[in-house]
Amino acid sequence: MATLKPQLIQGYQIGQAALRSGVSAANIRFYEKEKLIAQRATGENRYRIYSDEDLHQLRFIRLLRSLDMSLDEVRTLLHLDLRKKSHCQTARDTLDDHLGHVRTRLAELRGLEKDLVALRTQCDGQGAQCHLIEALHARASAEQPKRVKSKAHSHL
Amino acid sequence: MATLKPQLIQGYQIGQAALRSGVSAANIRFYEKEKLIAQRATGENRYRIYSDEDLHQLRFIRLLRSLDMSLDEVRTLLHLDLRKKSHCQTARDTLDDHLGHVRTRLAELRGLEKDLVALRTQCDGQGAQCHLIEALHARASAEQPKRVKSKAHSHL
DNA sequence: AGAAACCTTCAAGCCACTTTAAGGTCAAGC
DNA sequence: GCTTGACCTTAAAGTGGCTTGAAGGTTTCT
Repeated sequence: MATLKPQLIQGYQIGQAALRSGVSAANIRFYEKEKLIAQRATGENRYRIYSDEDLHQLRFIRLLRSLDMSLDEVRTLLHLDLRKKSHCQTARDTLDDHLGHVRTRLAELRGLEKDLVALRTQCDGQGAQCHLIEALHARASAEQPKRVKSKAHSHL
Repeated sequence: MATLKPQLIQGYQIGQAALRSGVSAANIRFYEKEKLIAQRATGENRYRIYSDEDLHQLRFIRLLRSLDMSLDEVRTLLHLDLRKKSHCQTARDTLDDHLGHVRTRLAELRGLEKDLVALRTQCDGQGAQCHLIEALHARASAEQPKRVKSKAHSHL
């Protein structure tokens, strides 16, 4: 099973497309619904058929998603024409924006790690003193409200 | 407005509790529904009333959430009794698990940043050559499916 | 003919919330 | 007393990016 046998006629059904692109069948249908790929319900039975170009597009999307871009960012990059200079600018901006998101989140997580490590030292597991829980509660008391209202760090 | 005026009688209504704990009113109701805090609908009108202890608990939850713990992890830590040694063990385990999550995500994001920076150099904005989009497509072609089936990196 | 292995659509579930709609309560001012 | 406005209430739907499930149609093999 899962033998990647090629379709004889003209393309791949959704299962083969899934195997070959690394995007699950359900996810492919989802991308279709979200207009990230064209609608592909064709012919007699209503099975979708995908071409090699379609597979490329799916892999392209998967790559951008693996870079943690949002579907909106992906949509933007999908419709770019390589030849237009303005489009190149768009691509650059999208990438820069995204890099900004990633770096913001990185900074947050580095802060978190530091905090967690500090907390962890309150309790080194050698029996005796474990003031971890007290430490957490003490921190909670010390905390000011600060109203962190809008997080806005997208989806990372 | 937003003057933090103290309640005369015996506690805070949800709006004041929100201001003082840093957890929004809607979020407080949500935590109540999720049983992270006790139900507090009391008396004649159905307004909730919160004590200083309640505020502490809300801040405690907010602290744990700001450390990016899941509500399940929060639930676990909320019900711990400081005096029981086994509970201390639970706290330590929870913290260690969570630190693991954070570090995993950190590693992923560091990889991402590296990739994005590499891509970015394909197009340094000085007119001439911007092969960014081509580079992305080339990468997509090179990518193997790999079936990344279960992500399982929780919510970070 | 029946079973396995595909495919289809539509709906709901996940997480941690936020937002919206529609309405009840309360103190102050006219 | 009546309105205004600032609170509060519940229930439901929306967010993102999927996954999972139900209920059924199609194709292929035996």
